[in-house]
Amino acid sequence: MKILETLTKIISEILKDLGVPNPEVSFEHPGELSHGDFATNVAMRYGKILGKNPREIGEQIVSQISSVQGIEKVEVAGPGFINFFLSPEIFYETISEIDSEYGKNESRKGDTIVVEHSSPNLFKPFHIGHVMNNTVGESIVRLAEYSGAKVLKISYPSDVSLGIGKAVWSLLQKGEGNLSTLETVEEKLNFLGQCYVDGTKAFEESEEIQKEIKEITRKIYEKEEGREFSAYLKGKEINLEYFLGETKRLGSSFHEFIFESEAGARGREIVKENIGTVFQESDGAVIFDGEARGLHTRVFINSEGYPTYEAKDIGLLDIKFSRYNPNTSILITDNEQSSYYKVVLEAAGEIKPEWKEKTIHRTHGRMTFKGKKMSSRLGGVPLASEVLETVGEEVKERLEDKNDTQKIDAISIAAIKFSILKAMAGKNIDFDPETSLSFEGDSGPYLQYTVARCLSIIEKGKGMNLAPRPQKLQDEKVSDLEKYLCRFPEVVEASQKLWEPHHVATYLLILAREFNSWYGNTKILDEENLNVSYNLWLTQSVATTIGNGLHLLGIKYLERM
RNA sequence: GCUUUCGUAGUUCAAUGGAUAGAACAUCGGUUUGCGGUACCGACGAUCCAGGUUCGAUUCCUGGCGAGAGCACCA
Repeated sequence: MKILETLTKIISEILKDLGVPNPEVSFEHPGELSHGDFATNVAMRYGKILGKNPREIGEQIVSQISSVQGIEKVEVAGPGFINFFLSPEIFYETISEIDSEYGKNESRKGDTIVVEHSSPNLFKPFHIGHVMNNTVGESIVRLAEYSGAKVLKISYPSDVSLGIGKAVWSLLQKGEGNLSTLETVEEKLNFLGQCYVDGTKAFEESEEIQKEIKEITRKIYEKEEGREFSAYLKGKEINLEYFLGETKRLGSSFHEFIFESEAGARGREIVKENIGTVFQESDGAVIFDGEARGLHTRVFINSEGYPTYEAKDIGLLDIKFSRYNPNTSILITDNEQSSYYKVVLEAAGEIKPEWKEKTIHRTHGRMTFKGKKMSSRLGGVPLASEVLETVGEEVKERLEDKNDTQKIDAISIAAIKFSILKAMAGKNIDFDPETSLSFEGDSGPYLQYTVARCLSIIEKGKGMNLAPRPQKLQDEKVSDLEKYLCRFPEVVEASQKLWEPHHVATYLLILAREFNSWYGNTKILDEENLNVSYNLWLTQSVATTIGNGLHLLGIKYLERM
């Protein structure tokens, strides 16, 4: 808000006059609205330096500031806080300007931000861990888009590995021709999934097969033409189609894939070029001596000459930076990889400082399930589709129209995504599809419900010939709802700065609660009320704000529930 | 063992170093024949322990205790 700049300037001057050389003035929202709209702690902060009682300093500042335009009241409170109460016009002005763009800013205008997330392991199913990753990643993408930056969405599929060699081996045993007899992507995928399982089993069984699989893996690495490579390509294509389908269902799309095979080749070259400076040889492998730098040592090229994940990540960095020249490159992974990335980024920084400086690594935790046991086709981690199905069953029970699969999906996804995003990223999530924890109270469906309620009221108003208008005709105290409504842009900015979506989630809950509470003791569609049109405007603004906030979380709102 | 993340009501989560630590779920009690009760109002209930820094600590530092994760050719 502009007024804060004015206040900062004035208070800095006053403090300088009092004898503080370089005063830092900051504002915060008091925990309670009754304490004012903003507060500053400078009086307490500089009380000791000046050898004065904080309240005394506060009074001095207050006496010089009470005439500033836009400030209705200033007072010293508690141990020495200076509380500012803004004039109603400031709030009304903000509210009157709320439209579908509300919350967007231009803090990163002109910048390019690359976000890499949802990187799949081809030939392996899309499981709940990918949902976690996708949820956090997509939200960060949207926060970035709200900052005015050019955002490039990248996924980095793992398309070469021993595991894939195993699957291809089994595919060849069964006959790759079988694939074309299957019709849907799902059937094909199930078939490939079975290949993966069988191949893994076979690998354990005989040394002969191990040899064959390693040979196939080598051919895939080297892109050696032949039956193996073309069977692999077929499988890769099906898996990518599957991946795009799963992520689309969750609300994501991508600009480009960067494949691990591509990054691996590039990474190997770069690592080799830097042997002796950044990397060193040890036991036939090429390593980065992390221990010398307080981290841990990792292998970048193994003794067989293949790039490990580490080298591939170096190659990936090179591709990202040379191709897109981003100001910021964000990547999202499981938090198990945080110390791994520290090592990789340390090494990367020694090769090219900007690779480290411009990269931001955000992590997510794991999801565990309470109550209902999640079934899993492959044992272990449940698949995304299985989780959605289980949650969908719960949603169905609460819905009148049990055949609206799109709606069921939207609500299920809202329940899951919100559970992930309301907590700080990096934490493990305990998701419980059975209790109301995921549907009532602090939940995605609660927010969807609130929007639907708002839209329903507006619709009904139309029928009564009442339209939303931003002018308030009758003077009333500025309500808590109105005040919170005005905070959305600053919440978005804080989330963008930290790349932490949960601030948006927390805020939306407060706003929805304020609205529902206001709804509880205000009859909105009351023709007798002079402010009826304004109240409708407020209702519409709440719907818009929550709708935009949900968008930032990658969640769809619904017209009706 | 070393490194790292974390420890807040019975449970799941909040709290740029600030005022009386906020919500939700669960439990208990309510909601004026009113625009969507998946809602609203109320009650009960918490900072792991010990020091330190600070005007002020859930937050920062040190040391314990406890949980998860990572530590050489897997991805």
